[in-house]
Formats: sequence, structure tokens, C-alpha cells
Amino acid sequence: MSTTSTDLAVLGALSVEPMSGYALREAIRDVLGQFWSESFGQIYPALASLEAEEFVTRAEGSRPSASLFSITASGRRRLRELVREPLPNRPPRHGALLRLYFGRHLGKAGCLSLIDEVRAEAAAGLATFAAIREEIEADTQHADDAPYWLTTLDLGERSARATVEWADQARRVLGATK
Amino acid sequence: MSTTSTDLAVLGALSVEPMSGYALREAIRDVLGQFWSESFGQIYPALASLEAEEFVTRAEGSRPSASLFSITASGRRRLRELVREPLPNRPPRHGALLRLYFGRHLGKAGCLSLIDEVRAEAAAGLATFAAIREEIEADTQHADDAPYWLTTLDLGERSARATVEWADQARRVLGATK
DNA sequence: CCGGTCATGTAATCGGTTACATGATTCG
DNA sequence: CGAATCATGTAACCGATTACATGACCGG
Repeated sequence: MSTTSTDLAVLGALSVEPMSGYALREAIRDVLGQFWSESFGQIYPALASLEAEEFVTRAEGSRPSASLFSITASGRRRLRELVREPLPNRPPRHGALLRLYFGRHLGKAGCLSLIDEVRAEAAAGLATFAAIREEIEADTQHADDAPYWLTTLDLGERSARATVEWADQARRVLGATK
Repeated sequence: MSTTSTDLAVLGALSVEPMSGYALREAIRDVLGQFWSESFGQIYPALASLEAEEFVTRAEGSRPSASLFSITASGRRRLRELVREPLPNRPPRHGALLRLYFGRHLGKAGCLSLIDEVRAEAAAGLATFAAIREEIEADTQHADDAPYWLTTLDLGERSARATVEWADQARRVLGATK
């Protein structure tokens, strides 16, 4: 019983190119990590059920121990259906921000290092986004996907930049007033 | 078996002022909704176990059918402990962004309305943030909490602003190129 | 040859939501 | 008086992670 969310992520990724379950997870983590996540415990069952429904097929990959999954014609139809359906958002749980909100009980030094952590994460994201952007722009094979990928990426970059700017100001403000 | 995350949210909120479980949930949703969420199914069991550990006490509220929970001295000590511990972040699942990433299969019109949805949500957030900010600035009772609250709020505002700006540009770019 | 990565899959567990049951209170 | 809101609590369910079991392949 895989969820339609996972099916969408899997079919979407396979619509770009055939790959293994393992590669699927890496692709989702690296490219969509800011907005989405899937674990093996969802991907493999999802692939099995999609295979049973003939939305994907399994072939032997480069190594005999690996499977290469490809999307079928009916899988593409299914993908077009799924992408039209609204998906539930998972309510956020940003631990650092909860702690910062009650920062009075944590003290100034603790809050500053909390802010630094958040900043470092965002800055790291900014670096990987730049790399991904270059990859997409260099990739002539998927020119019709590129505008959507770049648009999605752009939100990630803007959010990360906003976070870095926030951290820098928060450091100044909290450092001064207390 | 409540999680330490929920305990932190509950004790933190009660450190501001005593309130009912119902009010607790509203407070968390309204003020921290951008970064955190708790449902009744977590709050009431958490309150019960915190009461058993004597971190909170229960008194009769304004109505006999309602309980008024207050944090105790040892509850404050517990809060200071909890706010020092790192909390796990829940991996994000932003449905609209997943769909937009595979927007080629959704088509231009669908993508634009997706972007509009995201924009509307962010714009609504911006409005509530402004209201909360005014409330905090007017509240002289909690002057020592205010810097932390405003700092947390500031990230929400910056993220929301970044999202609105992204949406406006995304609309232009996708509207033009395709 | 050995450690790291690639690779598939399952079972246990868990964190959390939802739905349900129940009832008081307030307001129009 | 009836509807909406305030209020507490539990049980069922579920989506998802984690840990585990297993093994091939590659590079140094």
C-alpha cells in the first residue's frame, strides 16, 4: 500500500531516465531534498507495486545484482494523473526554531550557536544549489524539463538566501540587546 | 510515552502563561505554525505525563469543564534542560513543489495555479506575521521573551517574502518561456 | 583482500494524525 | 433554543523511518 505521493516522486524521477531504486533515492535526496524525502522503506515497496500495476518495468542493470526500472507508457499516463492531484503537506517541525523561540531559557550563547547551525545549513544548501543549477543548464537532453527544475530550484535558493540574511541579522540583534 | 519535542513545546508555552490544553494547541498553531505543529493526540497525553512528573499542575479554569495547566519550578528546570538538547527535524514534504518539479507533465496552466496557491499561502502568512509582531511589541509583560519571539518571527517573514517574490518571478518566467 | 559503496528487500517500531465519544459554555 | 466554539480524552490507524539481513562490485 504505497501512497500516491511516493508513486508521484518515483514515476516522476523515472520519467527523466531509468535507474535503480538506490539511484532513485539519491536523486530525490540530492535534487529535491529541500522539499521532499523518500526512504528505502517506501521506495522499494512502491516500485514493487508500480511494477505489479505495469506502470514501471524492471530490467537487469549494469550489474546483475541491480535492477533498472523504467517507466511504461501507462506509467506516464498515471504520472499525468498523479501530478494533477493535490498532495498533503506534512506539517513542519523545525527543531532549531522551536528552541530559539524559547531561547530565553537557553541563554544568549546557546541561541547564537543555534543561529549559526541554521546559517551553516542554509549556506551549504546554497552551494549545492549552485552546482545543481549548472548541471541543469549544461544538460541539453532535458530542455523541456529544465524550466520547471530551475523554477523549483529558485525557491530553494531564495529561501536559503533569506535564511542566511536572517541569521546574520539575528546574530547582530541578539548579540547587541542582551 | 510523549516525545521530548512535544514536552518542550508544551512547557515552553506554559512558561509564558498558564492555559488549557485547547488554548495550548491554538497558541502553538497560531504563533509557531510556520515551524511547528502539535495535535490534541499529543498534547493531552503529554500534559498527563508532565503532570505525573510534577512538571505541570492542573487547576480548575474559568469554566469547571476546563483545566488550567501551570508550569512548576521543577518544570522550569526541565524546560531549561530540554531547550538545550538537539531536536530532530522532520524531513520536509512540500507537495506543491514536488508537483511543480514534474510540471512538464502538468502543463503550463496547472503550474501557474500551483504557483498562485503557494503565493497566496505565503501572503496570508505575511499578514498574520504582521499582526503577531504588533502583539508582541505591544506586550510589555514579556519583554524578556520578546527578542527571541521577534527573531523567530523574522525568519518566518523573510521566508514568506522570499516565497512571494519567487512566485511573482516564476509566474513571469514560466508564463513567457512556454 | 578488505573496506566502502552500490543494491534490494523486509520487519519492527514509532511518531503522529484522525476519528470518535462526550459534554460544557457562549452567543445570537 | 440551537449552532458554534471550547474542552478533554482515547483508540485506531497509518505513513514513514530504522534497523537488520544479505550480498555483489570496485578501487586501492
